[in-house]
Amino acid sequence: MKKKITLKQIARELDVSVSTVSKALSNSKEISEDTTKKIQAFAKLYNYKPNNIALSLKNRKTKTIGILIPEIVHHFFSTVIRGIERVANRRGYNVIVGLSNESFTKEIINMEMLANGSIDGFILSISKETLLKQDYHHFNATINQGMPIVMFDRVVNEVECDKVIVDDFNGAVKAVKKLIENECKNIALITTMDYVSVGRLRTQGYLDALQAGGIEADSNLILKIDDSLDVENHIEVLETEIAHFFKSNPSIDGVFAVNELYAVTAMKVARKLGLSIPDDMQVIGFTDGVLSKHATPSLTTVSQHGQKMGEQSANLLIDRLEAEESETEQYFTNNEKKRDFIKMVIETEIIERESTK
Amino acid sequence: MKKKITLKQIARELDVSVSTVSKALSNSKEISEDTTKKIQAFAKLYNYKPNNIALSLKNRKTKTIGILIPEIVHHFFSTVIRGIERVANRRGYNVIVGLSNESFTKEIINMEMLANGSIDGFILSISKETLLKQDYHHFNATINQGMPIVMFDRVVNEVECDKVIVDDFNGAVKAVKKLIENECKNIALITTMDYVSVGRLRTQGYLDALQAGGIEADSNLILKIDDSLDVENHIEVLETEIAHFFKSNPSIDGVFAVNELYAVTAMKVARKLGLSIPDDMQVIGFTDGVLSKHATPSLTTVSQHGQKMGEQSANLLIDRLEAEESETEQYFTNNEKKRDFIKMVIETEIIERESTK
DNA sequence: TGTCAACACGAAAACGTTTTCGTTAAATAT
DNA sequence: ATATTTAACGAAAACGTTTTCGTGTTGACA
Repeated sequence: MKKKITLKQIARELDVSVSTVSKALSNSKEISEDTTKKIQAFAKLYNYKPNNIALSLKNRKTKTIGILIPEIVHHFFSTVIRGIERVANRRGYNVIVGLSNESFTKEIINMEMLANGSIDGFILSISKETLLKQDYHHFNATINQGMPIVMFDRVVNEVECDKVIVDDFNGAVKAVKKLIENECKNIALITTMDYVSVGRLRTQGYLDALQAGGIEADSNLILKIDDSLDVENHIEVLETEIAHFFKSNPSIDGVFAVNELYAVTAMKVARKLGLSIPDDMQVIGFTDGVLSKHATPSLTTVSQHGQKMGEQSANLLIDRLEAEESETEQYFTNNEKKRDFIKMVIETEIIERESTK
Repeated sequence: MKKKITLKQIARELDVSVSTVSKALSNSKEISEDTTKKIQAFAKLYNYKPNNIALSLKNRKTKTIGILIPEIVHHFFSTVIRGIERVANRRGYNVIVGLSNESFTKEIINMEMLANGSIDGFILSISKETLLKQDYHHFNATINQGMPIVMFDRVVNEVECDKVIVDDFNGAVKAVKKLIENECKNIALITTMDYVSVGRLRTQGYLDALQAGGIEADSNLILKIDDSLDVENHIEVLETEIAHFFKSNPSIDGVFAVNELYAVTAMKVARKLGLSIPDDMQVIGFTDGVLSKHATPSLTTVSQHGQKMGEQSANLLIDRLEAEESETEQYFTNNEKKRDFIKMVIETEIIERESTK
């Protein structure tokens, strides 16, 4: 078992000093051509690679970014990670992920675990419990310690940082408009509780689109699902709620759901009730994931562009990190151009499939 | 902006030495009660937390495990990550993830990037390209450098390390047996190319189960999909292949597919061809993911227990890491009990849903 | 009063780098 | 021949910890 070799060992073997080895490997012209060749050959032979941890300590940066998300078994979030990893990798960074599991406490623990030097900055999406509590002190605390944060999707005004969001409001508007154009007269909304900001925005879009279309909103046509308990394991509850909803409102001929699970479940329930999709009822969901693509009928959705969100987030974060860097270098200049915080909005579009006419 | 405080700063402020601060914070009885109180109070006030990187360098271990998988937007893999993160977190470890994107080169680059001190060990699943090339030198190289690896799902005999796999063979046997019991006479197999070991094992299970059931295997009833190009974006190709397959073999009344996407697509195609599921054709897939659960009709599957695989993998790795640790401590004893490599097999079970009778 | 243990703390090394600042010897300039 | 530059290298500090090994002061004891 050949343990990884260090500068010190190379130095000892070749009977030179550590500094000489280091310089030779970086092709410093302080070192003679002969010794440089010799050292480089030896290093190559033993497959020397500088130790990342030592570099991190010396440079006071880890070239690692921390991702903190509520859940990973989730098409949208994993898509975002893919996007982050893509640009991180391209720009020489690693990613370390923490899962909050929608829990306030786990979110804090994870942040503290990572904020102690392990990473250079965060990309995160807020957990439901945190949104419910409206307690954002941990975010502000880490920002105050000089660690930049980029928030995506579930963001909040109370924290000042770069943000990447999807245009939830307009996405919803587009979806509902489409249903109106397709001559739906009684358009229902299936949404979550209000505290998740994206749900609120999508609801607002629904209402505005109705008004713009000259349709009066009917609160009976809005179904709010309590997703505090994870829905994945309570499909039956979801199904019965929707079934009851449809039965009490037989006039419904169009449904806009704020996520694809609700939409697909709605289709399933509708068909059990003998309704044909899209003939008797048209359905549009938010978030374009696997379910939408492979459901029968396949689901018309508002695309959420998770990967793009991830890429943008990573670019924002790394840009800021590297700006900081050159900023401290030019500390003597009065070049105090702290970049303002950016709120990047990703446009949505409707992907038409079989669940609409 | 309050940057994180260090031992040195505390020492300077309180006019003691760094060593005193360190000892006081770890409640060493070398330090008087008075100064201990004072230092701890100060540390708490400034929210001192030891720097992880410095600790890593000193202890020569990072308390971080590296995950290297082919793809993250994938229900099975993300489930595994969730499992790993769960026990890693519980046992005081972080996880850093790299994606190979099914590419040999990216797999190597990622490994080298992480193997230089960033992590204590790997949990990984081999990329398709690597399996195709059958070039495993990078795995053996990192193992030789003293970095333990745990492989899951896509494993290979050529590398000596701990492994966690699902009982692919028996899973397939169970599925096909079930179809036979349900009186299917012409059972088709939809599988991948042979080089992915799991596909091969599942195929073998299919063949064995047929034989055990007294049914002669018919090579016409086996459809091999070339998944070298990612299927997600070539659904149409997949659909037409399956449609052609079904049309040329109208006798098929049962289908076993080696993943859920193939299974769900098969159902979709069958229905387009006017077949009713499960009456005219029964379908069972491998891997219990979102699609299986939410398809209509919902799909009977062989569960793959991704989360459990992740948990077991993490436990195996951490056990080995901590065994190594105590081993080097007791270096003077002749206690050379290197644990043998373990191959852990997770049992599968059939989850019955609507696609079978 | 002199010896020794206990107490409370500091100095320094170590982890693996990079970089600044010597230092020595040879080469060049005066 | 002397002064000065240059080439080639080493020593040491620094990043933030922990830990081993002093070291000085106090008090007890003979």
